[in-house]
Amino acid sequence: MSADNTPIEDDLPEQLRIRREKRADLIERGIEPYPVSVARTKSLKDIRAKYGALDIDVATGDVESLTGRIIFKRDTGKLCFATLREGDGTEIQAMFSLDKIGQEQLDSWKSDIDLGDFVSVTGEIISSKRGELSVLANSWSLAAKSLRPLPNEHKPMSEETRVRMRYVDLIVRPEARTNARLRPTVMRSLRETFHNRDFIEVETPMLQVMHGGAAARPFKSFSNAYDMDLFLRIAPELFLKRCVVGGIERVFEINRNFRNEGADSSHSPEFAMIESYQAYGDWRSIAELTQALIQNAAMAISGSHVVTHHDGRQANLGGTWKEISLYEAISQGVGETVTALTPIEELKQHATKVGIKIDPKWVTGKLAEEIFEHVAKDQLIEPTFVMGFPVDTSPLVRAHRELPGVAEKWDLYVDGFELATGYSELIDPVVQRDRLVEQSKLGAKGDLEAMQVDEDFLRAMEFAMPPTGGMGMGLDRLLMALTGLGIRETILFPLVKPEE
RNA sequence: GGGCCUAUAGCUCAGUCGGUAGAGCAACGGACUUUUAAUCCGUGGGUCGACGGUUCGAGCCCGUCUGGGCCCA
Repeated sequence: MSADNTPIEDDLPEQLRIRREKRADLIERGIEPYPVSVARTKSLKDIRAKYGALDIDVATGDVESLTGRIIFKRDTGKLCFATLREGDGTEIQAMFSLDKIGQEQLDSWKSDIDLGDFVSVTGEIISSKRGELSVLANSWSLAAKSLRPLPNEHKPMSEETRVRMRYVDLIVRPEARTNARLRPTVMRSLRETFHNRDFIEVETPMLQVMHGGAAARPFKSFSNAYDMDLFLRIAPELFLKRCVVGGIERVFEINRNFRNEGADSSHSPEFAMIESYQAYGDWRSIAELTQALIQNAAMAISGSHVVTHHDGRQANLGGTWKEISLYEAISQGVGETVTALTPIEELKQHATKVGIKIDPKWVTGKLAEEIFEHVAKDQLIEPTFVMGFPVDTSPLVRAHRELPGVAEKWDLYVDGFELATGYSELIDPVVQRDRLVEQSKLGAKGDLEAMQVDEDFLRAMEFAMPPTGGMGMGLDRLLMALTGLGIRETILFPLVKPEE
């Protein structure tokens, strides 16, 4: 379609207009600025691997066709240099001399080709007099014309530009290229760890008739075909439990959840989550699994259990991680014994004493969790399982086998934030129904995060689910904990508001 | 939700006391057969986020809005 030459708008910024004029001029001269294919015999990586150790000023006699984006261009009189870069950042120098390519091709190289263009260069693989591995062109051709100038390579782009134009960020910033490859490395490691333990990966619905499995506000949508409201899922939990009922005894899913809540440096409206359920396991077996998943992932990206946190601090995630009891930590923090049976009025006094602003909507357990977070934060830097959460904020968790009012639930803290949570799952369908009915009453009273009574889920539970341990972990947060990056760096294309 | 900072050339940023806008890279023209952010000579490029106000005069002061960042809740 590029043969049809549309007029160029005259109100464009100078550099954009000039490049559009170059494109039009190429077409007029019968040169295709976007050819269907160009010569390419090897990747730049192949060339680097094969000839990386050449001495200075060596001619190999080998002719190859190489492609890349022009990232530097140094035009001199009769010998020109350019640096080609391919996707992973590998670079090779290309050289264009008058005696090899002739006056016409040299002039065209200087005037038609810009920084950012893709080209194919065919020539001998040599090392220059300065020792730079190069392709000395016998011929070259344009592979794709860039109509926009690249940003200054030597000044970092502003954070906003990096996020809005990640494609440019990936071209110019090595860390962006590295970061983009961290996530798939971690994903592969997680899947390997699961696979080695005979866990089966499933995909459960993202569009749901009824959302559930977590305390969060959903995104609402509408199906024209079914003429009904649908919700983007907030968690896969209730479907993964249906899998366990059906006999997929070790199951996991790595996929996106959507929560219609605030966005900040550790929350994104859409985020990736790992959930896993293990029949005949419990909160302790699933804690061991979680520790293995994270330690193997650390090994996969940094080759050891030592990782760098957001403030540059190094931390060793190896070994067996610390456990603390939620209520013991609260008791130490407030200087008095607090249990799950401590009356709410007493908790309110403690909360006020330590300086917490109390939300009147908080239930007893929520108040205890708030006090915990307030008094125990500094104990949570090294990986720590916080054991035994209040039962009234854990409607999908079974009661602790000994402690009244406590659920067999832990939260894993790494680098001061909540990274994962794990349960001994509630499997008694009658108790589960009571809990969900209780939740729906909170919902009726205006709690927008309360769960609903999911009759199909309860029917599944009534067919009996074996004793099960389950866990959930935020993938973005895992990457943050393993790399020290902000959430907008771990997500390739985070949501940004439109520019105009 | 509250507070603070911020928006100027393609990119990154200066812009003093309110007096018609500056740099580096990039671009354009020229020189250069071993450059590495090449160098040298020359040139062009701006709705100063938007709207309103104060003023003889606003990039700068005031207000509102929009985008972005940081801190707090």
